[in-house]
Amino acid sequence: MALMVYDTRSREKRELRTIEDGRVRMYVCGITPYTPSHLGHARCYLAFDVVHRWLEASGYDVDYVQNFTDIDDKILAISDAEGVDYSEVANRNIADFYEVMDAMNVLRADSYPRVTETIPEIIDMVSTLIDKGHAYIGDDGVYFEIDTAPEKFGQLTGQTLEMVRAGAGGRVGDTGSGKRDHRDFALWKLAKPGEPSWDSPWGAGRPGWHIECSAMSLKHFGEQFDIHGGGHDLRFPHHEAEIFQSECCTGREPVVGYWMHNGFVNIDGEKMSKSLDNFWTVSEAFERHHPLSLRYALLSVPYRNPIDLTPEFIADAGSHYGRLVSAYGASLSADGESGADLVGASERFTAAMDDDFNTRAAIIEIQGVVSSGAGTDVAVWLESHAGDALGLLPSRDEVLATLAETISAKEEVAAAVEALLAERETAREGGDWTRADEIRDELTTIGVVVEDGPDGPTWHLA
RNA sequence: GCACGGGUGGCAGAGCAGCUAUGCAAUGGACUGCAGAUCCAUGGACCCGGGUGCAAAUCCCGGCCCGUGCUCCA
Repeated sequence: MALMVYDTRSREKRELRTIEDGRVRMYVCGITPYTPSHLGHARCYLAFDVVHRWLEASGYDVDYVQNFTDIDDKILAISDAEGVDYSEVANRNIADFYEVMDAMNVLRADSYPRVTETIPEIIDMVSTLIDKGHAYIGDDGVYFEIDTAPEKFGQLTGQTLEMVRAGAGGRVGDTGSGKRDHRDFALWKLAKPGEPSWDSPWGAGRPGWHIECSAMSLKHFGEQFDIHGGGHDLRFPHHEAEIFQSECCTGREPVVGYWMHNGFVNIDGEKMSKSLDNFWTVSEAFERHHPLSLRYALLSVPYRNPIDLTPEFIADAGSHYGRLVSAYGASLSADGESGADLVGASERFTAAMDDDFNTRAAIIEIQGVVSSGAGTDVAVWLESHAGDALGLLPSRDEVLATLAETISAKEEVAAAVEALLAERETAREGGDWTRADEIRDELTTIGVVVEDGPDGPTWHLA
């Protein structure tokens, strides 16, 4: 079956056909590093990590580019407040980004270009747009003139020029004093006194928000590429602005084959936001949840749907994750095969992922295999599906090490536990349930779980 | 207000005209002194109101609700 990808522009799932056979050029809008990464970022980059992994599993050579917007108003606001250079703010939040994404098994993209390293290409592109009559120089910067390509408007959101004129009318005054029309957007912003700036033909300044992505994708991929991803909120104006810039600059369309947008994260049914005080950074979330258990939760819903992270939802994902890892551990130490129907599971897993990366359905197949029993075949299956494709497994070495630790921890207390259990068995044989339960409670408090089976009691560490 | 997406059992999520998934949870049973684990089984849904069909969760119309966007938020 073919790999189907939902494209925001055509509003349908379409079979993936790339510009070059066997190769996918994928660009995903990266973060503006003015704060540590939050759960919304995690969801986005996890979603595209799965896209990345599955495309590779499907035999594509993926060229994955993700930018950092390392100069921006909000970064400047923070650097001003702290009295440090903007690059310090950007760098520490980029370091945080790498740290938390690595912990969640997010594979690195092939390239992480920064705005501040792409200035010459941006200036070239703005110059071309001016030369071609699509941009003009205003009092405070260079602007793209929407009216020079009105037919490109609304490709991702269905809005018309008139609608935006009506809707945003009240807010025009706030921004861009040099604009001829409020729908025009900045390509180059002239620096205010004291702001970091780069020289340009139009004066010292810095790039507008949208132009970087057009310049970077052109630089890395050329005039057209296959997949452009980002958060749902970026469709307008950011991604529509990119269509204007790229296509008007090169004259080639469409610049992007498939536009992919991930849904948002809610906390307890409400939008996650700083003002609602339910805002979680990823590293805060790590204090309560294992990074991969969080990954499990965030992949439990298909990427386009909104996801509501209630405590129950996260706890559920946590217990599934625990089961997955112990099933993997048990399978690594198993001697024989489980005899489970792994062929059927593989087929359904592939069908799920081929259907616009439906991780929910794919995870259900994993859960099925997890509960089918341990076996060497299961270990291999889990490694390729839960591990390689979805990134949900810790490394084999890590799992084996944990297993070894557990065994040695068990050995340390084994003698004491066995003695208590023997005493408990005596009590049970004599019908002294009070004493038997007392011993079991004692063991529970020291972290030992006792389970009575048909062949007598077994125990393990909690 | 306008645009786009969505409203399916307790939760997540397929299906997108007939065969009424699936996973977790729940319930019942087996096993247990009890608990747990395990096994077997079961019930339960299609936002509301109209319409078109032999047949609608699925198509059409009208509501309602939720999310996102409408100038720099993934």
